Amino acid sequence: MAIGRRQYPFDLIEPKWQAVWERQQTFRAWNPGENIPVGHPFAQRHPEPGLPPKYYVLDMFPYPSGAGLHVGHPEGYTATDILARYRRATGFNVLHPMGWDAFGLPAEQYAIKTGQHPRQTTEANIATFKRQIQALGFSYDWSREVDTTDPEYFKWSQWIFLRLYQSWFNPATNRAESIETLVLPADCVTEEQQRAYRDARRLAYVANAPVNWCPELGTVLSNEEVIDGKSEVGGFPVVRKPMQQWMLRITAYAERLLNDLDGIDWSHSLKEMQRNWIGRSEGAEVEFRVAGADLGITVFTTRPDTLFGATYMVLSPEHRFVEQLTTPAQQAAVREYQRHAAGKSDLERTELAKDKTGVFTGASAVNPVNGELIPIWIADYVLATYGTGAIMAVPAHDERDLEFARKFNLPIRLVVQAPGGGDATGFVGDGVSVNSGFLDGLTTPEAKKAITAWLQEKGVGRRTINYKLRDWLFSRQRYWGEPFPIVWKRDATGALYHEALPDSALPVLPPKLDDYKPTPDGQPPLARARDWVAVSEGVTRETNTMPQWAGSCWYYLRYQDARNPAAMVDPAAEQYWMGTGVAGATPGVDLYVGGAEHAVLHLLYARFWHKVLFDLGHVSTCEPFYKLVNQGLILGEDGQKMSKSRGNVVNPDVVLDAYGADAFRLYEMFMGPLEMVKPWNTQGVEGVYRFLGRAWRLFVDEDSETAFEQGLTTGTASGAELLEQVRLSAAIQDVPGTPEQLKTLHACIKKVTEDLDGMRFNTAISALMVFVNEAISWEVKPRGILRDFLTLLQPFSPHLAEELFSKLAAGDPGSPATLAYVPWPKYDAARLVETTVEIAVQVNGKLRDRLVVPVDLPAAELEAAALASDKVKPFIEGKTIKKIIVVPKKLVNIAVA
RNA sequence: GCGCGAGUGGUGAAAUGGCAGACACGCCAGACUUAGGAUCUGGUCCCGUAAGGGGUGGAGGUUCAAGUCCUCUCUCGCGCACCA
Repeated sequence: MAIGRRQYPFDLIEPKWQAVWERQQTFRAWNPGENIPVGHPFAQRHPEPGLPPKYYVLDMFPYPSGAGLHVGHPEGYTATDILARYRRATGFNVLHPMGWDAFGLPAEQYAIKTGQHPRQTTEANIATFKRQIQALGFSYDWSREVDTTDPEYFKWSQWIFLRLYQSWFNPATNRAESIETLVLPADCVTEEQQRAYRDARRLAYVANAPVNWCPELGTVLSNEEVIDGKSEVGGFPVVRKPMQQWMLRITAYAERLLNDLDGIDWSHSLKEMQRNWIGRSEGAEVEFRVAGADLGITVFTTRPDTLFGATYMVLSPEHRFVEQLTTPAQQAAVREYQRHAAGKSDLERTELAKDKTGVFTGASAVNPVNGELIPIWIADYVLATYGTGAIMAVPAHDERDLEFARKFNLPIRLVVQAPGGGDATGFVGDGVSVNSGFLDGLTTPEAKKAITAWLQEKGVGRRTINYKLRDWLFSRQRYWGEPFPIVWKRDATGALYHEALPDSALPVLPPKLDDYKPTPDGQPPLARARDWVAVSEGVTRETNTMPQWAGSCWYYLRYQDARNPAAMVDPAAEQYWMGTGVAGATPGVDLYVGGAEHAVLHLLYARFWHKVLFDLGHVSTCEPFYKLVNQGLILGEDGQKMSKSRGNVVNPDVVLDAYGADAFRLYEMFMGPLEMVKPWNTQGVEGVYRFLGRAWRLFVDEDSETAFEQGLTTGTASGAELLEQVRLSAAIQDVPGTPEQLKTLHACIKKVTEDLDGMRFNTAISALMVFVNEAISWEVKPRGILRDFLTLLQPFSPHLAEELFSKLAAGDPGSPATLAYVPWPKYDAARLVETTVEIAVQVNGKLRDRLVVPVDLPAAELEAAALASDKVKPFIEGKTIKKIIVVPKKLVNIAVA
């Protein structure tokens, strides 16, 4: 070891207590109706019938990668573990689980390379992760461990998919309902028509739409998984390609996903990210007739008040009417432009964003408000996937339109006057309408209302709300994911249609394969398993699999009843842990901690599934995660993001070897506020490690420790045996604390308690340090005070706290076998009262003296004492005193002229 | 470009509008020691021998009093990004 003498024998203490906790099942969480063994420390703490209030504290479960744990993982885990332990001590029934988000690309890519089944890779990686996580002494209830790749788990992922498939969103009730409640229109008579009508409305549906195809990964990706035109995983190019895919109708929930943010305790920035992603915008749809054709083009605009300023119209190159309305003379140019736009990846489109391109179609549209003919163009600055894929261009009051109009010499007509006057070209704010007929003189909000009413009356437009949020592309061309519980059949006309498998067919297991690559003709790997695909004559299985998000969308529900073979979660367990029907209980998960990288993807998807399950009566709250906190990234020692290529990755195993789990946990929390980005510093670990050493020395007898050290080197007895022989310091005595000692203790209790409630772990730890710094110099150390200190230390550094607690309790048969359920001490305000207090004396806000006075000194006397101070006098002599401010117990400020 | 955060010692950071820098790291000095990269004691924002002065990215403002509140501005980080 390169760090000199060990501060205390953490290498013996930590495995010892981890073994005790495992043997004792110390951290089992209990469900309603469960039998709690009388000997269990929970039963001893809570002898009364019924369960105490719940506290559900959740970590974002990890993807068990081959690289093992990273120091970033335990940051959030330590924070939640501290709170879990704190809540147990304050009397809650704590649910604190862990599991594995184990489907995913790396195991599959490894399988493609080596032929090793992803199951094997996954199991090995889980074993590594579990070993590393357990070495940190987290108080997880491992009996509830989940693994998304376990058939007993993904059975229920598939089951939830079937609920989505069997439901539609009823706009009248604003919620999901069984597809059976969907009223078929009278003209839907044949079986095929009825099926088509239903299939077009299910929450899980098949669409033939342009998707993000990643040739390198051999799969499609959701919009969320594409960053700057490249795959989020691997950074490979992504192109748009029309394909038949499963979609989930998350857009139906846009409004609720947005509104329900108001009722949950998430950070402002996180809510903003979700709001931006949902992207609600209010505006109007306006229909423009195409001149000389029986065709209407609907545009979406947030500025209907500028309709008089529309001087041309733009369709996205993919718009379905482009073909029909293009004049023969323009056909070649339009086709060429479409071909060019289609060949561009999203990346190229954004890269070329600076320079607008487009082509005239030759056709014109009629502006409904004034009958004016305006040219119709196509341009790729208009997105096919947003709004209606078509816009009315108002170059005078839209930057993009202005740029385009200037490039192609299109007219610019001012219709809004800027409040400050001057040239309003390019002015996009609110002003007053001009050159706009009946809108003239109206302010922008008034004009919007007036024109919308006019459009509605004429039947050529209406008020609408548009969302950026797209439906969720839910299928992947992968092996290592949940197969869909769906088969394909042919109807009387020979057309393919899909059908759900019954719940009894679940789980649908993936087939065995020798080769995990997609088929040569581009089919998903599952298509290689011919026997698996062919269910019976004319019935074939769906060969896509679900995305990795599926398993993580609901795992927090499974933890509540992880081994239930008959249901996703038992309703009584679900209601208990989600706090339903209990006054004062938090609705949903009490605290969810994880990285900000999941701010939109996972959290939006999980909220969506939860709402569907809520509508269908399977869960009892409308939101899953009541309070959510993002832990900040831990950077390398060089202040850069940790990465293999930079060589600045800190391996937790190495830190644990050198300093132990308690020091590691403590350091991760001592670095700074949880949410903040902060660099790792190994010397900082030594600081907290030394603190733990001081805490150890506060308790143990020096001579017996020296004997222990010598025993270890001679090696005649085992380390565990020798550890038992370390005695408590003789200074620890059964005496009441002095007022001074009690003040030190109660100040520490107060600070640690308040800081834990506010999740200020770093300052809580500093309070513990202050206590030890004080107590180490006490000649007599009252046992009761040290015992209370250990209950405060326990959440942070549980192994050392348990070891010292067991020594403190040795010979006391009534003492609990673990600190985990020992009640959290309450501070006594009476112990904190001071008899004297130091008062700052300021002159004009500048500190001139400090006076020690009795706390209850009346303000007038305090004022007199301040004025009498020798240090103050020179600053007030010969000056007029304007005012004297006296803040009791704090300061006196003398304002002089 | 838009949205959201954050700027405090050599470093990580503390501070209900009330004594800026708690608690640590590092550094300096000392004690103990065969030894110290262990431990203990003291010191450590800057200028100044001191008295004193200056100081929380910058400029204003409110206040008896501002790191904290308000206005403008700069820098960095994160997110979104032709979203009509």
